[in-house]
Amino acid sequence: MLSAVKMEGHEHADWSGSYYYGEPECYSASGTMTSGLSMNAYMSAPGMAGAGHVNAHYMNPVGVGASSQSPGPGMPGMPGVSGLPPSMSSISPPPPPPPPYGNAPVMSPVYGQACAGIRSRESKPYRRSYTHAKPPYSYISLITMAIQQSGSKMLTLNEIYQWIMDLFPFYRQNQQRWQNSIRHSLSFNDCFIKVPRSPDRPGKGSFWALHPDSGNMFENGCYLRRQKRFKCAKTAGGGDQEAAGKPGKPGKPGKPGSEGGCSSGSDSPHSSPSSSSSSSSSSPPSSDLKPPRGDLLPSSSPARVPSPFAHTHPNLHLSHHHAHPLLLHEAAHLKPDPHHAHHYPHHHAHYSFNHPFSINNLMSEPQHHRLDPVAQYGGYGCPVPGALVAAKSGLDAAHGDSSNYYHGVYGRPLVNST
DNA sequence: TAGTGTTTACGGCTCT
DNA sequence: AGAGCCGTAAACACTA
Repeated sequence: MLSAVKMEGHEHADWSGSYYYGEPECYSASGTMTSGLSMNAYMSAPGMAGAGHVNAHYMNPVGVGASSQSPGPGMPGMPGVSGLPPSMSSISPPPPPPPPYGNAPVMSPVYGQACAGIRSRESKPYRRSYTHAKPPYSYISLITMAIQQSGSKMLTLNEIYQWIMDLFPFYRQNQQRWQNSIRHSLSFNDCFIKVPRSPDRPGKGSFWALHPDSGNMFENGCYLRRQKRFKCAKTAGGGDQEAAGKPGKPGKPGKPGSEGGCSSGSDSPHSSPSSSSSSSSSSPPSSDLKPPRGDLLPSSSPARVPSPFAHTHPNLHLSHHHAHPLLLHEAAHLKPDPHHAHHYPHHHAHYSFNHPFSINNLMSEPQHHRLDPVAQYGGYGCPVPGALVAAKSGLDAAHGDSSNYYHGVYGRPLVNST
């Protein structure tokens, strides 16, 4: 995962590395400027400062901020990138068209320019935008978040791409590169299951959902790195099916592993041993409509944020037409962390933890927040003094070694209120 | 043809 | 040191 951060350097070839490379990215997980105390508190909590995680300052509501300091369109090295997707721009009054995915993110973690102050330690006169710095989330995390926040709890590949790009300007660059990685992640990781399209919704590609048993991947709600790689528990042969593959997943013919090991393999239609593409033709139940995802989501949704598009978003239809059987069991299969579930009974079992890098912080911000100028602007720079302080110290420690960035976050499990 | 999906391979990094 | 996770590249197959 570290790579998530370190890899940034790879982008050099494509765009001026001066933008972020070698510089501490400034992300703030604080999704809440107004109420997002969770983050603020977190950031200022003892132990946080030294943690170094701070590199991560996901600043807030994005949508909002971009306007104040955002380089705006034409950002050097970011041709064509306005910094914020229309849907994320709080400034634009008219309700943006609903994104392709389910619930539109109410807020974006896009680290707006924030943290300019942090750089002060280097006495750099200019203000650099971190808007396009690479998010600290792994692709698996991003995919998980995207799927989780969708109303139907399943998205097509393209919708996942869009979600990521909408939230993270960084990913508007070198799309071929990261999208390949996304596809790889989807195929390679057992935690993602492919749900064939139903005949009534023809299109390219299948839907991707989270394996019902993958709930523990990101314990504590920290999306930086999985605590443990999810593997299909049930293996035909029993045993742990090594992380090496996706036994349970429909793979290429002849591919070992299609022995149907994972639970999803046996009880899920989409896991039929058909090739990825052929699966569409054999998708049995996908056509069977399952109860609206709402049945499970509301209570299980990490963000549980009423989506402004809830009534109109096209994807919502999917919830009626594509809910995968597996998903129907999701609630039952959730593996809530006993501790967290206990402390956060109101949150989704999977992501109950209000970790700074939790999807909760990214997606649960009430929409009004991003519309609130005060909140918006407050979030731009280094909104939270405490956070900044923590960030600074963290940066100092981490500077030169982005790996430190993660330490406090996942390397050393934050014990946060648990 | 472009998009999607699967695999394999490799290297970097962290943790044990 | 080894295991495991992750990111990236690339080849290949299939489908809309």
